[in-house]
Amino acid sequence: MTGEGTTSASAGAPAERRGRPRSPAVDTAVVETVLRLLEDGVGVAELSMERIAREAGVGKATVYRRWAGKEALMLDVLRSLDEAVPGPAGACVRDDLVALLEFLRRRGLAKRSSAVLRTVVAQVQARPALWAEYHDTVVAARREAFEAVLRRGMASGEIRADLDTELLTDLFVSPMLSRALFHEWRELPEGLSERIVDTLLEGVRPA
Amino acid sequence: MTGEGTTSASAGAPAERRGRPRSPAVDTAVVETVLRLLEDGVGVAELSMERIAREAGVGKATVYRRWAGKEALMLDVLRSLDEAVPGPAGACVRDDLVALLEFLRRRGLAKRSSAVLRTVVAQVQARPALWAEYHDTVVAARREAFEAVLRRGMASGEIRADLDTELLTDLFVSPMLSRALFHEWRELPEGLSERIVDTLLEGVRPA
Amino acid sequence: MTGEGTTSASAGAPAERRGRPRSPAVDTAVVETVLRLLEDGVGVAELSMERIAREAGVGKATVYRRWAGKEALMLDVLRSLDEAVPGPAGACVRDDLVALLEFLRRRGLAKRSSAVLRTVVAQVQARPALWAEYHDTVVAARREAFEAVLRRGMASGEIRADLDTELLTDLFVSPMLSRALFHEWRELPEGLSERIVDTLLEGVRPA
Amino acid sequence: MTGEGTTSASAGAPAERRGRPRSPAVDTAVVETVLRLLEDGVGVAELSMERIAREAGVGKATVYRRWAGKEALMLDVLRSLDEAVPGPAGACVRDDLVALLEFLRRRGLAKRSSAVLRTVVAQVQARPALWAEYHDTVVAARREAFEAVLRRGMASGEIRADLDTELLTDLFVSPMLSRALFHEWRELPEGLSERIVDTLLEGVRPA
DNA sequence: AGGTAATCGAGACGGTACGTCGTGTCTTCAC
DNA sequence: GTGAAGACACGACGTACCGTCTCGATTACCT
Repeated sequence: MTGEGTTSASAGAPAERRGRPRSPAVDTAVVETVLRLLEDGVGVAELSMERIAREAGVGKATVYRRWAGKEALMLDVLRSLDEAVPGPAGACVRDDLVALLEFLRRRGLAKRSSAVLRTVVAQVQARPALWAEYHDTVVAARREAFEAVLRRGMASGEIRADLDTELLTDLFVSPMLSRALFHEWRELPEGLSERIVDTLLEGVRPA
Repeated sequence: MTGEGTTSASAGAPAERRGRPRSPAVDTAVVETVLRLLEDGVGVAELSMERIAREAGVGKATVYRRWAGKEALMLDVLRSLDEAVPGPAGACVRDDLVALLEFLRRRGLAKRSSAVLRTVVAQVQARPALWAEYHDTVVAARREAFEAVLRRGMASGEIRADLDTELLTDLFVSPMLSRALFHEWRELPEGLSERIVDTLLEGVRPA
Repeated sequence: MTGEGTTSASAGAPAERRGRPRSPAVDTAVVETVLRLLEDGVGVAELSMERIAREAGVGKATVYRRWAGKEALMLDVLRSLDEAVPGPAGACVRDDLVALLEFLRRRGLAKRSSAVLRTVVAQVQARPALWAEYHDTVVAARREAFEAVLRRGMASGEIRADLDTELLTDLFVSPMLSRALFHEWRELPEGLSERIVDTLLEGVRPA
Repeated sequence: MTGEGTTSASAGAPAERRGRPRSPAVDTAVVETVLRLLEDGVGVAELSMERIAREAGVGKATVYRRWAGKEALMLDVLRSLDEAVPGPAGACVRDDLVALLEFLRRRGLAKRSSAVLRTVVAQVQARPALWAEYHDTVVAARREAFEAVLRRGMASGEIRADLDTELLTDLFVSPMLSRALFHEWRELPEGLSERIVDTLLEGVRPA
């Protein structure tokens, strides 16, 4: 968990707060409750604000004081699951790419994450700001990690230099992503990362 | 468009119909109304069964007589947008693959389609039967078209024969799919199909 | 049972009927079904036209072809329970009055009858024609029987001649009637008729 | 008017109130709306909870939070029309009885009251608890007033002491009651109270 | 015998209301 | 001012019933 951030601006101004300060326990309790419910197999559709507040033992108004709605809350839940991507530690670019995909498979697209992610996807065109928020804080970092590895590979001659790193990132990431979105109920299999990376590196046309 | 299909079993038995038959005009009116509303920018979230029935000039019970819920209806809407994929017409396998991706870009992932598709994605784990239904009737046909072309390429020596066609299909399709899901608000650019196919064919490693 | 009468005008004109004639079995089946349901303790509120038709094994439209609505049907049900009041058979006017009240207690206000009667009462101001119909065909005959006895008593000197027979009828009948309407769930007790008649005859003021 | 009472237990315990208290304005608004609609000639049958809530500018759930259903609401409406019966003020028992009947004629059975009363009658066997509630809070008080006068008359020798006050009350009240129920559309005529009382006092048999 | 026509059971149809639930706001008291 | 609690107006949910309307099948009269 990395803190809420969405509403509590934590900006430079002291903001002159008065009265009783907000209990950080509430933030924790709410997010944890959502995760627990998801873990228990409660679909995101059955997750009403009403129920979340009730099960968290928290007033509904208190929830709305922190998050603008269910989607904003879900975003913070998703962010609370975020972890720093591993730095480049492999001997070669191929190993770094595999490591990044493995991280995605094991952490970023685990059962809980993709359940929440699906809700966020469903809101893409209805609430663009929401998706932008998620993209800037979570997705961008992961993509940047990919692109850094790819640029390094281009410099070292391990990757063709005439290709767009953005498109390449899509080629590497999206097969795993769409599998997670469309049939996550079965775990992503081991070895998938290696097969994707190697196939992309070698190409599909016979040598 | 292949008709509704969900309820009309199209089985062999004459089914001994009694009472007033269901009006096909209702099926049409409802699906058309949903499409019109989506076209008008009404988000899928604002699409209540109540409103659909009201705007279609149809009783709510009549809608529920045909579809078990909003998701089932959306599925049929999605199916109504389905078109037969183009047969292999290109000179080479590369051209056929590009044609299939182009079809996906222009038809299968147009604004309307991907709006509904996002709803289906959001329901994947909540109602697996729904997704299975959609997969079997729409997705499977498209994937089969891809795999047929790939098998043909393997036979003719244009595609490496040591690869899994299922994984290959994912590699070709998912970059476009995830772009449509995550930022459909900007149209998928021209030339994307060719870039994906060619990059995959050649491989990312320098020759 | 005295026949439906409400809709089948049975007027003088031959009315030139063509096509399949209405099955008298339907009238019977419907009315009997209502009575059976009432007998089974089904409240009049739960008696929907839908359910009546279903349980009678009859099409809904067929029911509506005969009766304009639930109230009209109930009226016919009530009429089917009607019986001819006993003629004056007693030795004196007092005995005739008791006999009439006893008839009312045992027949006219039995459990079934008063259940239906309550429905009709509830419709008094909403559908005055309905009540008028019931009054003219059933109530009037009973009141006339009372008034005839009273007039005979006035002639013979057994009843004060300076009173209005209409008011007198109310005085005799309404105590039993309102008991039946307001707490029919307990049977009207034996001996009630005699107590009412004798108290009214003697008067409440000490002799 | 004695307040709602159905839900407000008025018990001894302070009941530890939490959360926002119920707005008394809602109770008022709803009951007033029902009365207004009845006044406007809207039949009790057309009075749906939906419509009542809509016209009262109140949420449907708010109505159901206070009353279990239409019947319970109607009961409170009926109770809101209740007034304290006049105390014994006449010179003699005969005058007190006339006064009580006059009160019933002018207040208790006015147009509005008997419209609602008919609904209650229709619900008697379906919901006995409802009737019991109404009987205990409204009817009992009125009957008790009658019986008190009658007992006083018995003590003073103005009324025969060998009669059951309960039956006597029925004899006095029910003629007016059943007239109100069966043909309220015409107002109960002036002088009716006196005629009923005097006839009952003198008796029907010639002196 | 064949035609015409109103009937039958069945059930779809557009509506309206039911009673419940969720949304986001508000109002109370306690801290 | 924040906390839990819960009332509030609003609107959607999925079901039931209303009274009307097709369906194919039946059942009489009238050629």
